[in-house]
Amino acid sequence: MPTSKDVAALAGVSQSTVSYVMTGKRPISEKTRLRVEAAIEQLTYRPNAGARALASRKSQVIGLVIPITPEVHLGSIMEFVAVIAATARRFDHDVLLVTDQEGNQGLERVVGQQLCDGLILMQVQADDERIPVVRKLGVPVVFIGIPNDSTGLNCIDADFARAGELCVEEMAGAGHTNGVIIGWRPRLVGSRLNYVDRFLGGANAAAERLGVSLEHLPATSDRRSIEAAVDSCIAASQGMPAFVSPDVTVLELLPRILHEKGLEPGRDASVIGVGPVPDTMLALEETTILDIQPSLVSQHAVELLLRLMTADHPDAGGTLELIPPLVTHRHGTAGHSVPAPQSAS
Amino acid sequence: MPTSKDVAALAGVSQSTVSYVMTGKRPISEKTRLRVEAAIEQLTYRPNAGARALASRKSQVIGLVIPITPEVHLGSIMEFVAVIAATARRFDHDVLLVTDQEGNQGLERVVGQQLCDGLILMQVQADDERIPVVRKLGVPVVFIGIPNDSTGLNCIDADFARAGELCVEEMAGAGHTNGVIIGWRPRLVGSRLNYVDRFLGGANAAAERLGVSLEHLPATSDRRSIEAAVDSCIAASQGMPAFVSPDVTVLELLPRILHEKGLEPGRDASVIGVGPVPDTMLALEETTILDIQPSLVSQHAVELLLRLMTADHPDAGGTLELIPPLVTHRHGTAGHSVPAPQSAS
DNA sequence: AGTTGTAGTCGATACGCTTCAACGATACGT
DNA sequence: ACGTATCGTTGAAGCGTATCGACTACAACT
Repeated sequence: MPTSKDVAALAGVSQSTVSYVMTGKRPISEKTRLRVEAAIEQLTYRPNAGARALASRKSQVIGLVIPITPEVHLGSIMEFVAVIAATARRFDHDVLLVTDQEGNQGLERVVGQQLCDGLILMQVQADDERIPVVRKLGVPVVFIGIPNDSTGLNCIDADFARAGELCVEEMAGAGHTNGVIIGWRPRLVGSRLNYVDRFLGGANAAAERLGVSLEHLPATSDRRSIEAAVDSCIAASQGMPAFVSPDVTVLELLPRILHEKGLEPGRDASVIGVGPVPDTMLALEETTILDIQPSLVSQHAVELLLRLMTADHPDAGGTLELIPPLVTHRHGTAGHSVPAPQSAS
Repeated sequence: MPTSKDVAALAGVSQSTVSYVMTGKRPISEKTRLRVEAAIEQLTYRPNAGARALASRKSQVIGLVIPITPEVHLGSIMEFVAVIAATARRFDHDVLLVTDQEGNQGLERVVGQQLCDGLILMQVQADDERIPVVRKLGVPVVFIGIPNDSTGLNCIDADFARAGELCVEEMAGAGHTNGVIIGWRPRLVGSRLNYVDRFLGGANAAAERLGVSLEHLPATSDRRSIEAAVDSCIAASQGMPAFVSPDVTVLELLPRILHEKGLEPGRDASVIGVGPVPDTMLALEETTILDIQPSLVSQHAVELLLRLMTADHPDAGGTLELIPPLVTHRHGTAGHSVPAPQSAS
């Protein structure tokens, strides 16, 4: 492996000049810069990461702490991971994977070893145990998820409250007076992963404000109980029911059930899907979709972290960034027939 | 951050002694070792990764190259990623994420910068473009997947050929003369991701050997075409049809369809599921399952890589390791009624 | 003319660790 | 008693980079 010394020799300059060419921290004449760059090219020189980290006290690596709990859908996590890695690269950083099963020790380890200059924590819980540790970690940390007490922390997440609100506004706008939210996993309701609660909170507030009566049913992939819910909603809504669900299976079933009962989604009934949007969901023609935009959340998380990392001042107050959901009307909501994507403000 | 010099001062020894205590590369007396360990504990000393890498020329990091292509189910990839990260930690290594979209440049970069001492490549294709680059990379590399020409390479994967064979053996053993394989994504058949072909190859060979007539249908989540397939199989098999599928949706549908036609899986018919086994699949009581064991593959990949990394000799011939599928009979196959897990030899 | 400033380069040092050669001390064999 | 291994420890020499201070040359002001 060639070193910067080899490059210097070949270019006929000192080693420090090579360094300044690479970092651009001192002015270098056009002439010598070209000579050095040619030498770098010719030797395919790449700066040794360890040496660079040692001397500069920056590793150019961000640590990504991933959850291992079976609570969460692996595919969704992977979407975050992939986008975070790709975004980090765009800013000349790499990503080190840290699994949750190492717990707080893992955080202290990677920071203590100076393996990375900053951390992104996924799947942050309302009363996350990692928070006290993070507070005195000494490197910038970005949370994906919103804990109860986020003062002084840097948090980012999809705006689930706004999503809930939007769902109800969609309903009300289409003339519904009655809606059913169906399909959040019961385990998650009221759990330490508070995004479901944030969603329900937003939905309930909007329902009260707009005079929509809202019912909430836990998840079930059982067709009969879904049908029962449909029936009761039809009865209560005088034949104009509206449904919201994060569950792909439920979303697939609903239009069929409605058709069988002589109702047509987009005319007499509304079906709204919420969540990360896999391909399967895009196939649901009769469903209005609220995309939670995980990739946008990931991207902003990286950008926020990098901003914190380059800030000389130790971070002041903390940050709270909520990414608004992206609404796509696709025949799903009564009264809307144009399948054009449309961003929520 | 305390350094090893601080530890040495506190323990009253030289800095090199601290190093030898950490690495164990020289004998140290019980007495001073305890003193040093106490000092380490007291200062919560952690060796600086960059300095260590620089001096020892080992980063204790393995690079994991993940595919970004939408071809592959993100959840499956994540399972590999999580297990690889966890296994690496068990052997005191960390994992650096490298996305495929950097291409060959990415491989050369992380190795050139000496960010990692070895690589695991996922999603290896039959004629993978990365192979020529890997051959002269200078660090050990383990492939997950089997390219056409694997000479001199270290490959590991689930034994899909054996899985195909086992499926047909299950059928034949249960007295079926007729089977349908249904549900591989058509895009993947004959594609550069050759595991589907390996599976079909094994299945066809076994079918010929055992006198089973085998049909192959591409994936479809459309209920009608599945029903048609069922009908034709019933007709051809004199009322004893057998089915194999990697698709959860298909596997959920099949028992229902069979029941409607008066056939009971486990008695008159057989349903066999193949693939990585998500929770949803475990709920399929009437299905025999061939688990492809992604986590075992991942684990062995890490162990193989670490073995290669510690071997002083540059790796000789290469390795080809196939992980046999794990068969679980669960009322799925006609003639078997005991739901006991059972390993394939 | 002298002073000040700036662009461009170099030499030397520090970063925190591993590792080698070398040393004293202790045990062993004859 | 002597040489000869072995154990336990040390000091010093790197590993490859970033960065600081210093130096030169030359332009731009007084």
